[in-house]
Order: sequence, then C-alpha cells, then structure tokens
Amino acid sequence: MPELPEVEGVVRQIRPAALGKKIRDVYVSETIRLSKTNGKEAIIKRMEADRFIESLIGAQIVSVERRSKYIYFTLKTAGNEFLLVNHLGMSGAWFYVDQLLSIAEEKFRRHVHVVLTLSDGNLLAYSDIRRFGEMRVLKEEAEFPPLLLMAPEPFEKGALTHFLEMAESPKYKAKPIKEVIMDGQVISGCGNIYATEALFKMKIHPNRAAGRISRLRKIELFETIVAILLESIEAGGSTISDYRNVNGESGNMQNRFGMYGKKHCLTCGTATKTLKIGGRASVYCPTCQK
DNA sequence: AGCAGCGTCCGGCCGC
DNA sequence: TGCGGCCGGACGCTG
Repeated sequence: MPELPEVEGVVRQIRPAALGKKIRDVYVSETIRLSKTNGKEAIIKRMEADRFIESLIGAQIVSVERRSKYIYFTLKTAGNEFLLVNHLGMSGAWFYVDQLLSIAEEKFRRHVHVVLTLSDGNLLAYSDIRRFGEMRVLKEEAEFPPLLLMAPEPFEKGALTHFLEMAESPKYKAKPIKEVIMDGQVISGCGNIYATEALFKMKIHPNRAAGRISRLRKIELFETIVAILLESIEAGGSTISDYRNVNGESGNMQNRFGMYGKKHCLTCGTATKTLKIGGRASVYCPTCQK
C-alpha cells in the first residue's frame, strides 16, 4: 500500500529518469480498454484510452513532483503545460526499464497497463495488480477539485496548524483520531500503516475521539507522524506485499514496525486487537494504548 | 447544505 | 483443489 514515503521514493527515482525527455509513444493495455468499453473507469479516469494516448504523445516531461500520495507529471506540448496526475491506489508501481521483460517479477509484468516510451528509448511502465490506481490528464489542478482540498504537505510550515484546526473543528473533534489523521484533508499522505505506527508510538488508542486528546499530545502526535514518514523515506518505504520501487526493489520500513501486522505488542507482549475504524482494520495494543 | 454510508474500481489471499 | 467472501485509497453518489 503506497503511502507518502513510498510515493516519495518512486518520484525521486522517476525524476532523473524522465526529466526533460519527451514521451515518444504510449501504450494502454487491452484489459483497460475492455473495462472502459464496458463502462468502467479503470485507471484512466474521465477520458477515452485513445484520447489519453493522443494527449501524451510528443509531450515533454517538465517536472515530476509528489503531492500527498499523488504523482504530478507536468508535461508540455507546443508551449502549453498540463498535468498527468497519478495515484498508485493499492498496488500501483512504476518501473523504469529498457524493455518490459526487464520487470523481474511476473505478477507485476502481467499487470502492466500503461507504458510511456521516452525519447531515449527507455520505458516508464505502470503496473497495477488490483487496478485501484488512477491516471488523470488535467489542464490544471483545479480541473479535479479534490486535489485543491488536500492538506498541506506534512513537512511544510503550516501543516501542524492546519492539523490542529481541523482536528479541533466540529466536523472532526468527535471522530476517532485514527480516522482523522488518515483523512487527506487533515494530514497529507498518512495512510493505515503510518497512522497505526504513530498511534502505537504515542500510546493513543485509535478509537479515542480527536477532541479528547490534549493540545500538547496532538502536537506530539503530529511530530511523531512526521518523524515516522521521514524515517520510512530513509528506509525506502514499506513493502507489505505489492510495493516496489522503480527498480523493482522492496522497502525496508516494514522491518521497523512496532504494531502494524503484529499479533503481540512489542512493548508488553499483550495480544493485539483489531477494530474497524472508518472502514479500515486498525490494530492496537489494548494495554499500552489508551 | 452538508454529511454518513455505501458503491466503485479489482486480484490476491484466506478459510472451508 | 475449488471457490466464495473479504480487503482496501479515495472519489462519487444517494438519501
């Protein structure tokens, strides 16, 4: 499950590979075409496959940035800039390869759905086993309004203040803290894994109402989330099953988890419990987390 | 009007 | 070994 650190790792690898190059050719899989023919919105949103291909071919890749868990490719055609915005969903992965057979693992190779052939002949291949990922071609960010509602980047000045204001607002203060910190309008890029880890580290029960945590503890919680995200970026992200970086390598952060996926608490040995919070499985230690 | 709750994109994996 | 059911980021729709 790619969250902020995994997407950051991907962007840092795509950037040097893609910057300044042109998109010479674009491939969209038959699977995606068939889905779209059947009225589904598989991966390529709000655009026909051929129109998607047409709009990308010949464009120059001007920048590659991460915003929350989204990848923004700024593209330029005939002097006009536009965006290709990609979300990796559950199982999206980009591979930078000379040919598709260079994608080492078969399970990724068989689910390649979009391929960008760059002007140097190399490929940026997008694989998505579960097809929960998204690609949107946009004139500007505002063309997809949810992007404008995203919380500031967690490492930016202002992100803490934004978090505190949101967490203390009428809309959020009665909600479980885990649901609040996983909401992209409150904090950008914190998904189930890092929310679970941060709450464990802070000894906060995931179901505790946001409004029943002191201001000081909320500040510490935010700082903990930021520290864990940074630690994970350093560790190359977390690989539970389907995350791979652009070179096909797994991350190492999963080896540092204190709670996610654990049957027993690493601190006290108590059997962990799992609650459904905001529709997501939420593991915690009933002894340590209050 | 705004929000809760569910449907939607799916293959992998679990358990029977 | 076969197969039904569950899982899940985040939008979009409904009531």
